[in-house]
Amino acid sequence: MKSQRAELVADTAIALLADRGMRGLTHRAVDEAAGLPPGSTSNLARTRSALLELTLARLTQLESATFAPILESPAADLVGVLAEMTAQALWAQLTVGRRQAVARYELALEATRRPELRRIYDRAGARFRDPAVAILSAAGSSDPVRHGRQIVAFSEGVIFDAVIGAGADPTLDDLRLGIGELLRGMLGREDA
Amino acid sequence: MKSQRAELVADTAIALLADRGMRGLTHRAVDEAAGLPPGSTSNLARTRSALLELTLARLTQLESATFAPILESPAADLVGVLAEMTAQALWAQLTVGRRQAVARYELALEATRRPELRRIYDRAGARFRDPAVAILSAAGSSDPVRHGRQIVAFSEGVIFDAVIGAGADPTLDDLRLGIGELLRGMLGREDA
DNA sequence: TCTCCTTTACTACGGATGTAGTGGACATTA
DNA sequence: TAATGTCCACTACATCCGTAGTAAAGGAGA
Repeated sequence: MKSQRAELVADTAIALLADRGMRGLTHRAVDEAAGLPPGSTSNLARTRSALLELTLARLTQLESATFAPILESPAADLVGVLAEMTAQALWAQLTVGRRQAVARYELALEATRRPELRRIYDRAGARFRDPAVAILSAAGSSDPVRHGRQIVAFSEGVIFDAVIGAGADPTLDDLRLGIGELLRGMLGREDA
Repeated sequence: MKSQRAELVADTAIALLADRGMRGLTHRAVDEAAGLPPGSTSNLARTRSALLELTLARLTQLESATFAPILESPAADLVGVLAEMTAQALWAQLTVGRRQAVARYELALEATRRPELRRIYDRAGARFRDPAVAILSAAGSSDPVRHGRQIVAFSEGVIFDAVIGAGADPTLDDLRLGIGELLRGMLGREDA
C-alpha cells in the first residue's frame, strides 16, 4: 500500500463495508470511523471509484497474506494436500476472515457494474484457480479446468451460505468431509 | 401481491437492484424507472425498510413461480431426479433468472444487517433445502442434513461464480456432470 | 537556510435522498 | 344522492453525498 494513511483508510473502508454495506461506505464515514479529520478520505481518494479501487486492492492484499501460508505446503500426497488446503482456506474465511468475506461480496457485486473493479477481482481469483487446476490435472482429473472451477464454486458457496445465508457454520471436520466427497466424486473412487 | 401497483413497484425495484445495486435503489429512482408520478413509491412504501421488504417478498414469489414446475416432478429414480431438478434450477438461474439472482444477492447481503429481511430470506431458503434433505435421506445418505446444505451451498456457489464472478457460464451438461459428481461423492459409488 | 513539492486540513456547493404532510380523485356502500 | 374511506399526486424539508478548490504544513534537496 502506498502510504500508511492509505492503508488505514482502506482498512476502515473494509470494516464499514462489512458492517453497513455499500450505502454505508462514504468518504465522510471513513473519516469519522478512522478518526481522521474531515476531508482526509476525500482527499486521498478523490472519486468514489478511486475509493472502491483502493479498498478492493487492499482486500486482495490482505487475503493473499492470509492464504500465503496455506498455499505453501509440502506437496506430497497431491489430492490430500489439495483437500486440506481448501478446508483450511475455508475455515479461515469462516473464522478470522468473516468480515473480509462480507466486504468481498459487497465489492464483487459492485464489480458487476464497474470494470475497473472487475479487473482487480479477476486477477485475484486466478491465484486460487490456477494451482487447483494444476493439482487436479496431476491427479488425473478427466477435466481439470471444469473441476477447478467447481472446487472454487463449491468453496464460494460454502462461505456464502455460512456467512451471508442461513447461519449454522460447518465445523472444520465438516469442511474436510465435504471437500473430500466432492473430490472423490470428481476423481472417481480415489483416496482424499 | 397486494395491488397491481405494488407489483409494478417491486418488479422495478428488482430490476434497479440488479442494474445499479443498493445505491441505485431509491424511491425516486423507482418512480422514474416505472414511469410513475414522483412520490408514488414513497407513498406506497413509506420507509426504505418497507421498500426492501416489499422487494424481497416479490422476489421470493417470483422465484417460487420459476421453481414450482421443477419441484413437481415424477419421483421415480430418487437421486437421478434430485440431480436433474438441481441442474434445471441452476440452469434457470443462469439464463432467465440472471437479474433476479443479482438482486437476490444484493438483498441477501442487506439481510445480514436487517432482521426483517432475514426472516423472509430464511423462510424461502427452507423450501429448497427441505425437499433435498428428504430425498437424500431416502437415498441412503449417511448425513442427509449436512449433505442437503452441501447441495445448496454448491448450487449457490455455481450461480455466484457464473453470474457475479469470473464469467464463462457452464453449459447445462456441465451442470449435470458437476452435480452428478457431487452426489456420487456424497452417496458412495451410486448411480446418479 | 531557503526553496520546492508532496501531503494534509478545511471549506464550499450542487444535487440527491429518506421521510412526512396534505389535499383531491375515485369508488363503494348506504 | 350523500357519506365515507382508500388510494394517489404533489410538495416540503432536513440531511447527507460526491467532488473540487485552496491554503497551510512538513520534509527533501540545494
